[in-house]
Amino acid sequence: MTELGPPKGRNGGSPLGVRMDDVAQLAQVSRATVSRVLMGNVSVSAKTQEKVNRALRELGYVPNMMASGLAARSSDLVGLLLRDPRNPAYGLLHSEIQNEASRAGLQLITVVPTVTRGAEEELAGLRRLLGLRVGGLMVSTGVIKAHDLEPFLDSVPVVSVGRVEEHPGIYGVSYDEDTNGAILADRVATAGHRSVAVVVPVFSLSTAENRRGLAMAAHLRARGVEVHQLDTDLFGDSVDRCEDIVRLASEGRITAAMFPSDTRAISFMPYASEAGLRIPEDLSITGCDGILMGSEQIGIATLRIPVHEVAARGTTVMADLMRDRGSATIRHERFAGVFVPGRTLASPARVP
Amino acid sequence: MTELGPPKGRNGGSPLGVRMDDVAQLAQVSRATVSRVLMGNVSVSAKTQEKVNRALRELGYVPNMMASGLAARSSDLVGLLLRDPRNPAYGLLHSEIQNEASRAGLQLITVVPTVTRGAEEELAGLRRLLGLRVGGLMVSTGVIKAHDLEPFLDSVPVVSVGRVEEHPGIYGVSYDEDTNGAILADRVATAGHRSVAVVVPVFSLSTAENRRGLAMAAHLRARGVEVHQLDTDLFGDSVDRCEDIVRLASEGRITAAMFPSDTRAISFMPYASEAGLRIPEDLSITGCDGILMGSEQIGIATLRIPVHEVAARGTTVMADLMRDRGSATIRHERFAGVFVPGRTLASPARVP
DNA sequence: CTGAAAGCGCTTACAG
DNA sequence: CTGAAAGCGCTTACAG
Repeated sequence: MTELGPPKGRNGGSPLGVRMDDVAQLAQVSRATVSRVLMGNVSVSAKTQEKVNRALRELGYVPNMMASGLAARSSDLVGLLLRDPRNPAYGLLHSEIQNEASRAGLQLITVVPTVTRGAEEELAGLRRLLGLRVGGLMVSTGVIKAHDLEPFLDSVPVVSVGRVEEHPGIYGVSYDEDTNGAILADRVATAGHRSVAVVVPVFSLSTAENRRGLAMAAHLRARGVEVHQLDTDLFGDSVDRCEDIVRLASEGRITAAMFPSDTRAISFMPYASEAGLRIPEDLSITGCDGILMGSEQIGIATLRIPVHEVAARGTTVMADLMRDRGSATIRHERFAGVFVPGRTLASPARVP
Repeated sequence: MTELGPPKGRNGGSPLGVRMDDVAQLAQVSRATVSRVLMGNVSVSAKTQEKVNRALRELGYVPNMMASGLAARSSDLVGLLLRDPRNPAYGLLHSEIQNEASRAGLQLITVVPTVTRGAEEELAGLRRLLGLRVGGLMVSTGVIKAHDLEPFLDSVPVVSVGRVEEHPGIYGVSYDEDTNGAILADRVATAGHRSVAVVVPVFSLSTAENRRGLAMAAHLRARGVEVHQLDTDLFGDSVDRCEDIVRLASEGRITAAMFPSDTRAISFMPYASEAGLRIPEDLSITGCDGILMGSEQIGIATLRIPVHEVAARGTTVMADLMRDRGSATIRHERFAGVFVPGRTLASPARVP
């Protein structure tokens, strides 16, 4: 007969040292039974459950996921590959995905690719998650390309969230930057502006900002507005082209400037005031994102990207896919944002 | 004799399906040998290594960390418990820790506590990391208290980074908010301000902002400056007390306002301009953080918190602790930031 | 330098 | 409803 009294884990009672066997002994049942009540879904008599739960609590048992994952050959762990935590848009996305995941009963672990090192190094994060044999992969970084994921597509469901996805094997949930740009452009055109500067970062710098900018320019033109497209390829230098805008405005050649991000728009403001340009009397400006803390106080006219919707939808899809791989035909969904009025956009006082 | 030719994993050649045995067969060595070259540190003949590496590459083998972790009873996985990804300071910290970890050869996985749900739920993230049997734990959230970590302290090294730590069993690397506040206060006093408003959020709202604010006020007073301490306990409402500041300034009762964060300072600016207060002519303002994108363009006088230093030091300590548990006596280190001059701070034009 | 074998802590048919 | 036992994919003494 087994000894009574609380059996100690080999680590002298430290919770991480207690194994399922210890729990089983304390509860006087088999290891299999402990496992069953832990799984929660199988039939165990009420009184046995009670015994086991008491033992579980008493010992502070923390299941070893390495062992359970290995034995079960599956896991409810979802890996999130996150692009750049410094970017507020990704920070918010991260937070929202965590909330949704917890609601959906998924265990989220996040990994960030180290971009500062060699090309090989960039994939280390992916391999870490794959090595953990996560049950699902959410990708929100352009650093990992569809090509890198291809070999694993039939072993693990992948949904890319917040980045444009075109691969037929990867479910995509992202922002509709074309519509976003169009929405903003419509507002500016409707306000009566007939000549507008649009800042457009190169594609390689930021896919999202590039698409937004191009969409703004295109829709402005479609409405008969004259567009001064200001391309920029200066990485990390959000104030590139600010002098050009100041000059155009001072010369009365534009009445509005559209920026592909709030950060850029806000960064421009000191330039304007230094040049004596009043906003919006002399120049209207618009941003894009709507997620910066305090941006409402600044009162910038912008568009709020639907981070919550994208996170929620992406996580739901992930949960469905993990439950049943065939449950969803792969689609590429896009969500448009909502215009946020602000003090910085008004009708032009004079015609250029 | 084993069959020659590329053996397929059971998943029909999908990389995640190939096991170490498959690699061993292809390379015509034992599983133990494959494991040895993977570990990298033991003696394997050059030609054997060559064979194994070829097989590894050919099959696209991704080691199963569940299995290796279980067998090795240890792991070079480091778990990071991150407070709030939406907060730029934590986003930057996350990014820096990742960089340092990769440099130190540590595998970082991050978990975010879900704060939106019940108290039990908050600890889910911790249990996830513990369940994974991480080799080390970096904690940068106040949601998890020292008390929650206590039971695990002798099983896994814990360093708390970016949050004040007082527990004698937990290594702490954080910001020296007292000195930060003092540095800013000295600048303001030195500029000649004799009556200053200081916004102080309650402790429960933000430990860091509370300490900064109190330190500012204390050091101002120590220098004989009159302090209007404006307490605030409005969560998430960074503009609380802005009207009070505008009024005090308009009445000529203060010449400067100190905010415990850049976000708060920036949020105040529209209030000032609406009220016709010029900055810094009518009112100087200072923030704190120095990490907001675009804050340099705004030109706010602030203090840059040493995120990189804290991340680097915290990660180094973690690496040392994982290498040898006794290598470091537990300490609580603090790093002060550096003043960042800006357009918003000048000497007062008139004396109140 | 290399291999056979035990064992890590679980889950899950398979019996009963 | 419950237990004995096989097995998940690795690592690591132990021999040689």
